[in-house]
Amino acid sequence: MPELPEVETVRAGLVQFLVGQKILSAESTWEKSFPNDPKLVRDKVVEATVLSVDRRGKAIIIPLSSSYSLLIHLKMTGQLVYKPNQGQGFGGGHPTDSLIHSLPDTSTRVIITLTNGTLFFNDQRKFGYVKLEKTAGLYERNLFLRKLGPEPLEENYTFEQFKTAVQKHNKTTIKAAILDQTVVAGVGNIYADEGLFAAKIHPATKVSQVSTVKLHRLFDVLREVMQLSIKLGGSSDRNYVDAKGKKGSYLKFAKVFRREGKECPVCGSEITKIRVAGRGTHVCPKCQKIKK
DNA sequence: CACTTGACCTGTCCGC
DNA sequence: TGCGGACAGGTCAAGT
Repeated sequence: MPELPEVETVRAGLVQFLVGQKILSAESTWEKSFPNDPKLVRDKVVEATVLSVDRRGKAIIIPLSSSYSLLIHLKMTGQLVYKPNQGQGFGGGHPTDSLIHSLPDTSTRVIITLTNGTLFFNDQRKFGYVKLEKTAGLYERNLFLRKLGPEPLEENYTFEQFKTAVQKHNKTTIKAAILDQTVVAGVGNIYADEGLFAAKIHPATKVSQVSTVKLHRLFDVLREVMQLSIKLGGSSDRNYVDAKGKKGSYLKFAKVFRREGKECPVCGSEITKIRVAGRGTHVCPKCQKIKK
């Protein structure tokens, strides 16, 4: 479930550990997790230096000195965890509840060793990937990256942009529209449900039935909710961890997500779980009225 | 073209 | 205790 705030938290952690380090080796135990020509890996990954750690939507991009980049998608269960070598500890010490003490484990798919430590790509369900791509023109060329909509937290992102993009999907539900990565990059199931609750919009409402006022409210709260989550280190539903192998705490603040059967914090009604856009969807039936 | 559904995978949970 | 099946949810391919 890594969504934008989780991926951003991972990125922010990795950037301080990896930049400037040289890669010594890159190996995988599951081919689809690392679908790259071994010769190209030898030529463009081994001996290359990490230049930066970037993010676009839910993807992480690591440009290397070889003019190639690692393009990483965590999908649902991916983790990127950095384990320093003996004597190269994290500033501030190792978190005692960190996953690094048991790495590698059964879900480890890719192992990248660097001069001062090791980067583990873990992925229980094997949906994610670490792909080697040419850096030049990557964002315009890559089939996934090129289709992504705007970054929701960028300063120049406007309501007009959001409105125009959402309303192109007039026939579908508002939840399906905001989950569409071409509309806005980075929203997933957690923040879709939380945002729609905060904006008091039922997720199954057709886009054409959402008023401009409510849409504006949704635009604002989606950004607030993701901003807050980044501050709290992301959500930890199941197996999300940051670059140090630590869980995030945002879910403690979630008002509807995974709270079915519990009380709505606003009106006290029972939160229900339904299916919208093929996903488990959490709603307060009183705060979020259906309008068809 | 817009939209929906199934596939990709594995681990967990629930009912019998 | 074991077992089948539903479910988790990001993205792509195939179907309507």
